[in-house]
Amino acid sequence: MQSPIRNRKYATEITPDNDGETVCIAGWVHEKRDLGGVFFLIVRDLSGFAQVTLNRKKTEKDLFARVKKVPRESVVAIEGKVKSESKAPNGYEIIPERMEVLSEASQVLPLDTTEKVGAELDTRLDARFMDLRIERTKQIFIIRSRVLKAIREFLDERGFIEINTPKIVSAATEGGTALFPISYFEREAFLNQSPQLYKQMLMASGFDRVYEIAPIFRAEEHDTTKHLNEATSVDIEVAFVSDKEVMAILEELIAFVYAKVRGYPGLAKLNLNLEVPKIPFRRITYEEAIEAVSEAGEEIEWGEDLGTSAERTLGAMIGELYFITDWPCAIKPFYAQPADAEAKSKDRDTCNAFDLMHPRVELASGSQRVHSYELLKRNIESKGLSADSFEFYLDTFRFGMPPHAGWGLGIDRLLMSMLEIENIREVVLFPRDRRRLAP
RNA sequence: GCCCGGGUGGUGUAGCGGCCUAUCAUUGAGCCCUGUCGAGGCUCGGACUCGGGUUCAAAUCCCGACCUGGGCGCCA
Repeated sequence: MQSPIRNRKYATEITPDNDGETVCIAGWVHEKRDLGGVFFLIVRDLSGFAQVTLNRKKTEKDLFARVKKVPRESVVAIEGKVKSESKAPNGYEIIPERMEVLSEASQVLPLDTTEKVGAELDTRLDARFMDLRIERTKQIFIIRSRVLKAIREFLDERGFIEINTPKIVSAATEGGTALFPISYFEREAFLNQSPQLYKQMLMASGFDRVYEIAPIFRAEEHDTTKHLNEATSVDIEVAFVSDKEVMAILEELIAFVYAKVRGYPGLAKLNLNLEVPKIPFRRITYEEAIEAVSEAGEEIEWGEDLGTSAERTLGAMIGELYFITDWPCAIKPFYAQPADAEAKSKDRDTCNAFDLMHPRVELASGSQRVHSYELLKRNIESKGLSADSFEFYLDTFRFGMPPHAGWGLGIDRLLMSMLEIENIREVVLFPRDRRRLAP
């Protein structure tokens, strides 16, 4: 055929009603079943599978021989007649007239795309391009795309402006996590750990509501199923509101995303009963959280951060998405707004910060922000950081900065928790961790 | 970074001092078979991570390196 992919049809676009029509399909050779007199070639494309049937007596000899020997996972284009056939998988089969091998696959394959024999995650990630040909893996990333679309749809409808902030930054860090140094510049430069400072600076622009969906970089030497050195976060920042309003946006967004994913037919491939969480989510204070964990036998002092096992204990007790609020200032960043004197319980220094928790993993954290220049400067210094290196950030607070609040949500974690996937690497195309820089 | 597991054909595994010329499945090559959809049957090919040590004897025990799974810390 002169143009092997002329009028290409997807496998699921063809139905028994097309009986007698000539069609062209293109895709990968998924399986071959040789029964002697009859030969089945299963071609896989984005939509699904099509069965190509050859009869030794009826099919032209050369074509029969070529189809028989095309290696699995080769890319082929096949032109033939649709035949309605109740014995065929989709109710139809294709009687081929021509086959073009567009790319012949080498043998043997690094993975089994028919899923007869499983493969470990590490093996799958080494051959990710082929792993993505497996139905389940493919659906995870289609769902990921839909999640991202849903987030944009939700935020766009609410008047948010999508922004892009720099990923190459100077020394200033929010503290906590370590940064990746970059050697190109003639002074210190790093990959950004989050868009935090930049999205806050934009609050002084009058944009009022901004969001960014972008990579974040953490140079942590952690080695777990829920950490990566490069992750994707959705960050929002909203002017003239407090933590309460952005918490409401967050829970509505989560419910919206779940609802969108729930309606997606490909979800069936993941064998999952996805329920849209009810809003509002439960809210417990930090104080209630440490009390509950302590009662369960794991003593936590006020002011200590919640460790992995504490998170799990809480998750098991609550069993659904929940917020932890009113954190001690000491374990939240300098930009978290301290609670008003009258709102404080027992004279403890708490701030208007919150974490959104899934029973298995922390998903998001946010807060009302400090918008007073003097307080922010004091906070930075009291955390042992240098106000000088934050000048570019602090300056924006001197010329008219509205009160504001925001949060950052880990997309990868949202996806893994929603889809009940154990390892975060499964929901990232090419995950980056301590050991993996390729592919 | 710390603490526990584990590295056996392409893939997933069994074996854990001599019975290993290493099991099984799948894949690959070939043959038989006209309705498969995890097709079936037969034949063949293909592996003990690397280096050192213990022992008459090492896939098997010990040490080191590398890779890897999990837990913790830290974090989103």
